[in-house]
Amino acid sequence: MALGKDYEGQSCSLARALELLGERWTLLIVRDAIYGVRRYSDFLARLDTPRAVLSDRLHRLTEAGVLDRVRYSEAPPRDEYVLSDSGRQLWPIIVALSSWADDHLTGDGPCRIFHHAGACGRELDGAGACPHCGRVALEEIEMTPGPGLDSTRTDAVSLELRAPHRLLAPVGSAREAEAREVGA
Amino acid sequence: MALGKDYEGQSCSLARALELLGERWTLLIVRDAIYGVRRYSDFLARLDTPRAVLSDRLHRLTEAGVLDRVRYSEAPPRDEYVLSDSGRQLWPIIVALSSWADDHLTGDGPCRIFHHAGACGRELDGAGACPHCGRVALEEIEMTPGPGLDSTRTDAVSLELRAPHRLLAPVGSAREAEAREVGA
DNA sequence: ACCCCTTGGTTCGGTCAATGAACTCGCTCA
DNA sequence: TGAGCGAGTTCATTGACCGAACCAAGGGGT
Repeated sequence: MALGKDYEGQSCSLARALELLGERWTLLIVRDAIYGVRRYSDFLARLDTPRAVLSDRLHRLTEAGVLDRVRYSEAPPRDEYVLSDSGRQLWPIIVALSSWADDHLTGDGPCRIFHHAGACGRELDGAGACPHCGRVALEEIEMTPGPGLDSTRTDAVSLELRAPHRLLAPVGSAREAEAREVGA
Repeated sequence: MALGKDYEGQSCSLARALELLGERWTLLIVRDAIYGVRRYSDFLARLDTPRAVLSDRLHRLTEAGVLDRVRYSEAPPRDEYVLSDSGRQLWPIIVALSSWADDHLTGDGPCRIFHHAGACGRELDGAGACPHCGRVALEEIEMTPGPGLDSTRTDAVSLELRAPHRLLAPVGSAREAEAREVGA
């Protein structure tokens, strides 16, 4: 959308939420952060957003406490953006929106399927909860591609996310860095 | 926001949902529809949206099946927009967003409080469900003003919604029309 | 010492949606 | 005959987004 981004006069919690989350790209950034994307360049590869917009959204989300900016290298100084606790609590909203779209907008079915990993293994419901265990930590959720997922995207991060993957587990350059560290 | 409204290349249910619901004003329109607003002029009174944008959003929501356009007068020809079944299913999402904002963005507390009306009377949880009875029909939900509701808005519809009110029960001109009919 | 690469941005001209004020249309009521 | 209402449409202006180019701090190689 092209928006004057405020909803002045709408004294409503919903309006406050939308002033932050309703901006273009913002919820897709949060979605990717939940999938484990952490770095500017990785977000950039997965979302075709202008650099300036991505930069602005990451800053705004950080300011609002949805993402935490974490230094992962001192020289050169580099930060990554990891999901905070408040950001994790957006998970049910993101799932609910996706599953509403699956139910009510035409498409080829869900793009992603989520299971409670480990012993339970059940598929999660439309609110992102396990029908057997209830609320589940993001780290215990395994994501697999669904029938609606198209494969037009060829960037490394999207390819990586086409394999089964635990939520929040780092992908892209952040994962590579971690792998190097473990290998050393 | 000012958005190019598509998210091309984001083969994701979430992106599909946002192409419709992520446009400026759209979710606030759905919220008001849930509160019982039905007519162009009533939406206009409550949201400070340009008439052209309101018109566009109502049409898009109708096209997507979230609202149904219902003729309430043949001469002059007049329609009102009532929430469809698919629109009702956006209720949990709207509550979840609002309560996330209440928990994580600064504010004066919730603007609206929702109870399961009738015998139960319990306050609804952050997903819009009754902790005792589970899922509740919108008609059985009573909305009362909360501490965070400011009173700057003075249009008739907002004033009406400052009193306890059942969801979906018509407000504004639609309610007046109904009252006249019953009175006749 | 020099050059190039990577990461994470910023700058800038152009476009496209939102804004808000004015206007239209069909109809009713006095 | 004319004022008024509901539900829009039209149109000039503003401002967010777009995308391509540019910048900077630090490697790494030779």
